[in-house]
Parts: sequence; C-alpha cells; structure tokens
Amino acid sequence: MSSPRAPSRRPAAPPSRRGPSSLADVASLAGVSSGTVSRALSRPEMISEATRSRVMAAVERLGYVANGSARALAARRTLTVGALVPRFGTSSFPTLVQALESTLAQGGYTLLLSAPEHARAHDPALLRTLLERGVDAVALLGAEQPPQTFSLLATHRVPFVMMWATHSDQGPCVGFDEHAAAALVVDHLADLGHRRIGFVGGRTADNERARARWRGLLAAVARRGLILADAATIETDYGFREGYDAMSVLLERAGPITAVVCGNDYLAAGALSALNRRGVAVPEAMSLASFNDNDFAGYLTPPLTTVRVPLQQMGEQAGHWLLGSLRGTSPPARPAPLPVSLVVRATTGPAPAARR
Amino acid sequence: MSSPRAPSRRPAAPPSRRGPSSLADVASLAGVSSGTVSRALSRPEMISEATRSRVMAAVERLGYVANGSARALAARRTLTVGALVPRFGTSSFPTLVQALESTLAQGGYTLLLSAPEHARAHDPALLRTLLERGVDAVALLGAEQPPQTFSLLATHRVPFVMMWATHSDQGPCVGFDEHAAAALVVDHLADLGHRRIGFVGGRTADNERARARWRGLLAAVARRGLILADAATIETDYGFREGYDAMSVLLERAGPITAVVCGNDYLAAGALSALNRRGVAVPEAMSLASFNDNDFAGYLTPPLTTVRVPLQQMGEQAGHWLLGSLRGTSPPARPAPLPVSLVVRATTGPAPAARR
DNA sequence: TTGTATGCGTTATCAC
DNA sequence: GTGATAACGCATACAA
Repeated sequence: MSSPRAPSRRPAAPPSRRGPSSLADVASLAGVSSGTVSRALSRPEMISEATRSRVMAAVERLGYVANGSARALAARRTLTVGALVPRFGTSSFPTLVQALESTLAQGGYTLLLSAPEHARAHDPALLRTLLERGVDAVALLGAEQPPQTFSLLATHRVPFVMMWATHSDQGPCVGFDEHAAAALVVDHLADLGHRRIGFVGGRTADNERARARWRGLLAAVARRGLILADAATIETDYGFREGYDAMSVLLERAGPITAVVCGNDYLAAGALSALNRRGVAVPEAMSLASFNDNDFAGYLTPPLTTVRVPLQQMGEQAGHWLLGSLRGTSPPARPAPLPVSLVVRATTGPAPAARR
Repeated sequence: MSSPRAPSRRPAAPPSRRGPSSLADVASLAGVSSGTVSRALSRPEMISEATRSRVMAAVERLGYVANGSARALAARRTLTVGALVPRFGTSSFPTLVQALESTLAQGGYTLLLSAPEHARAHDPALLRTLLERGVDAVALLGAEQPPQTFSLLATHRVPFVMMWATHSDQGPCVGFDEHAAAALVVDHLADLGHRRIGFVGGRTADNERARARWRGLLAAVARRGLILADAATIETDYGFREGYDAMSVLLERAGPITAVVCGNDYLAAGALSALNRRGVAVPEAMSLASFNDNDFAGYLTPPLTTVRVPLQQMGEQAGHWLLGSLRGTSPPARPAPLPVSLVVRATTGPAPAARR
C-alpha cells in the first residue's frame, strides 16, 4: 500500500514499516520485560511512574496496537458484544442498534452486528457465528428464539438480554408494555367519541411485536366496547407504500369507520398520504393515530397522533444491563418495563357523529 | 444460569454442562488427534470420509463451537470487518450499513460496527479499537479521515474502502458523482423555466458529503445561469424539524424564488410540511426537489421529485470490494462511481412566470 | 515494583 | 490420511 521510498538516513521508520509490533517489541525498546509492558497498559497502578512513561513512549514510537485475539485468548474476554437483530422493514432498527452501540461503546465494548433478513432471522448458525467470534455478551431481538439459542448461550456462559420483549422465563427482557401502549391510543379515540375503528398493522404471523400490538389493541377495543370489524383490519408489511395501499383498501371496504389506528408510523404516513390524495379530510372525516417507531410523526400534514415507543431507551437499557452484567459483581436486577406516552396531534379529533 | 439438577443416570449431559468444549475434547471423544479435528472442520477434503463423520458426530454431541480468538491468533485472521461510520442525523446510516453487513455476511464475514456521534467521529482511538479487535478489513465513511488513519491501516496491512466518496489518493472509494446528481435536479428545474431558486442543505463545515452536494449545486446553477441568492440558502442539520424551520425562514426572507432544492429527503419532508401548512400550493406557487437518502419521497403529498442516491448499492459495492480484496488473489479494480437518476414526481412543475 | 514462565485453543509444518 | 509439535501474542500466577 505504501510506495517504496528512498532509504532515509534514520535507521528505521517506526510506523508503517513491517507490520504491527508486539508486546515484545515494545518491551525491548523500553528495556523492560513484556510482562511489565502488559501491566503498564492494562494495570497502570501496578507500575512505577518512571517505567510506565518509558513504556508509553515506546508504545507511541512503535504505534503499538494490542492484538485483541491474543489478549482474548489469554484473558478470556473479547470486549465485544454481539447483537442479533433481524431487519424488520426499514423501521426501528437504526434507533435501537445505535443506542445499543453507543451505550456499549461508553463501557469500552464494541458491537458485533448480525442483521439477517427476516427469513434467516431464526437460523441458529447466526448465534453460533457470534459465539465463535467470542462475544462476551449478546443482545437479541424479541423473546421468541430458536430452540438451541438459550442452551448455546448457557454452555458458553454468555450473558444476554432480549430486547423489545417483556416476559420470558429464559432470561431478562427490556421492553415496554404493548397493551398499555394500545390502551393509550384506544382510550384516546374512545374518549373522542369514536365507535367504529379500523387497524392497519404489521404481520402478526412472523413478528411477535406486531402480534403483541395487535393483541393489546384487541383488548383495549373490547374493554371500551368499540367495534373493530374484520373488514376494517389489515395486516401488511411495515412501509409507506403498504400503508398507502392498505388505507386505499380500507376506504373501499371498511364501512362506516371514523378512525384508523396504524401499527407504526411508516404505515401511518402512507395511510395519511392516501387520505390526503383522495381528499378525505383528516381528522374531520377520518381520524388517524399510530404507534411511533420513528421520528417524523409530527412533521406530516396534519401531524400524527402517536404513542411514543421508547426505542432509544430500549437500546440504552439493554446496553446498560449487559455492561452491568459484564462488570461481574452481581447480575443486575431485571430491567423494568419502559414507560410509553401518547402524543396527541392534529390527526385525531371528535368522531363525526359526536360533532355538532 | 442453568439451575442444578438431580444427577441423572447418564454419566454426562453433553450440552450446557461445563462451559464450551475445545478441539481436544472433540478429538478425544472421536478418538483422533486434535489436528485431525481441525482439518476435518476447515479442510474436509483432506480427511477420509470415515473419520470425518466420526469427528462431526463428536462435534454435534458436544455442541462444539470453535474459539475464534485462538483461531484468529493462529490463522492470523478474524473473519471480521470493521465499519466506522458516524451517525450523521437519523438518515442514511441504516441503509448503508445494512447493505454492507448483508454483503459481508454472504462472504462469511461479520461486521464490527463503530458508530460514533458526529463530534467523536474523527477520534483516532475508534479505528485503533477496531484494529485491536483484529478486523481483517475496514470500511470508512468519507475520504476525509484523521491523519493517522491511513498509516495505521498501512502498518496493520488492513485493506479498506472509503464509502460515499469519489476521489482519494489514499485508497479506493465507492460512491457516486454528487455534481452529476446536482446537475440532474438543477437541469430539471431550469428546463421547467425556474430562474430563482433556493436551497436548504446540510452543514458543509463538518460534512464532506453536504459540501460536495453544495458545490455540485453551485456548479450546476452557474452553468444554467440560475440565481441562487444568499438569502435563499440555508444550512442546517438533516432532520424534519430543521427542514420545516428552514422553509419557514425561506418563505419570509428569500424573495421571489419559485423552487427550492433540499439537501436530503428529511429536510424536504419538513419543508413540504411547512408549505402545506401555510397553504403555499406545491408545485404551483413553489416547486420542491430533493436528494433522496431515504425511502419515503414518493409517499408524501404531493410526492417528492428526487435524485435517487444509491445508498444500498454503495454498501454492497463496498462489501464486495472488501471481500474481493480479502480473498487475496489480486486486489480488485477500483470501484466505478455508481449511477444516479432523477425521479420526477408532483412536487415540481413549470415556473409560474412560464405558465400561461 | 519487576521479571519469568506457563497456558489460552487453534492452525500449520513437519514427519510418519 | 493422520499424529506430534511448534508457533500465534498476550495475561497472569509466581518468584525475586
């Protein structure tokens, strides 16, 4: 990569010369043993100030960078955490993963990311690869995991959390209460006088989060005595186009509904767009509310009423739990469910019948 | 993690018993040497079918998972690639990183992700950490890197690519021509008869991509003889709110412009929202076009005219280049710039003056 | 406080 | 085709 240069008169060009240097190199340059260098780097307090600075100088001079593999082999840890989170739609992923990465980085850990497409998400080989890479801990998405997962983690004594999940007898979860979230939306609409509503949500068959959301909605609808007809219910992939299409279908077949709840804000944005283009007045003729997995609900026209899903907090909480559990002392207490809140904006209003 | 159980009569419960097992364990169970096991796993063709299947049975029985650190130490490679891509805004990141991860995974490599906040993005410690972890290759965002970066990569003999960049004498880049992209937008508007236009873009001071975009725009504007007044130009962070605010400001102070170009689609979505709420007819009174870093440009009201930025292709191309370069043979040819295209939608129309 | 020596679990180079 | 054996680069228990 570096082009050959005319020999300078300095005997050796320290950086970029012949590959990375080792502890032994640093040691001989500093005139100490390799053990001392090792300690100077990882346990400075055990070393006299004088030799420590000599060592550091040598490190600097050689551009020494430790060999993590050797370190990991000897120390039995890699300072690495694996994340296994499938790419579900375009949504949610970045916020969650970034928060996780950021939190772990603060603790000196690096994130090994495995983001399979949905179809491969439950391939046990993925976790196996992560374990092979020697991750010290693992963050999983959801509580539903392929069978071998937990026994693999157990044999390898690797702490883990399940994100975006609430209960599991297999291990700790960080998440929030989807039922409570759904209740916020439904109560809001019911209080406004809406009776017959629709729902456009994610696919429940292969997505436990969409399923929880759906169940929460059903429960809240039943509790408030609202009517959610089959014809007013659509499952689809999370996405703008899907939301647009779903709302178009709903307008044709759903009957006299006055409000629609969307499973996430991509769906909602598409749905809103469909309403706008057809000249259906929002919220006069049709109210719209959504779960907010992303960031833009407030910037649409009109802005979306949403339940704030604490994605970033989930990532942070997962990171903190893992860090705590890696610091060793005692395994931290199981995380508490995160709070959710409703943000009311202009897409919801009184139901037409209750109007004048 | 596993609770103590009453001693079963089977002498040993193979999985989840006492930590991960090693090559030696597998070897003794299979009645061969550890060298043979190693070969059976990584070079099956060098082994007789009989012993190979005995080994595989033992592997299965013990739930053996290789120790990547030991493997890396001996084989001098980790099957791991580092990505160093700052979190710029909410945007772009996921598409690019996911495409990269996905491509690398197909080649058997795992992605080590470092996604610092913008402020820390140029901290050399980040790359050092990645190198310490032993990454076999590195993907960087942008051609502007802190000074030590390239020498570090050189000493460690680690192949790398710079993503979202076009030229660099330091190494290969994957990207697209921002000037050409800007030209597509500007030509489109000019052809429609627009003369005075505005621009809402990202911050050029600390973002080389925003800068390239801005320069490309200036060049195209000059070439077509359009007028882009200072008062009609705003730099801000990429985001919905920022776009909303910027457009609000523009409406007050920009004078008689008939079209606005936005630096990305988050900005554009916010800007469009601001126009909608103020009742400014789009595209009759004001045309809007944007660079499309994301996915939703077509689902707003009206849908956004955009230049398609090939984010996913960049991730894939970067991944492929790294894989090719890791397979060793000969370093692959430098990637060619990716094509960009204009997608015309309803936010652009003839300039009012050219109308009737 | 510092040096010495052993082991971490693989791969790879030899002989057989 | 298979079995010993020597690295690989570091951490750490132990000795000094």
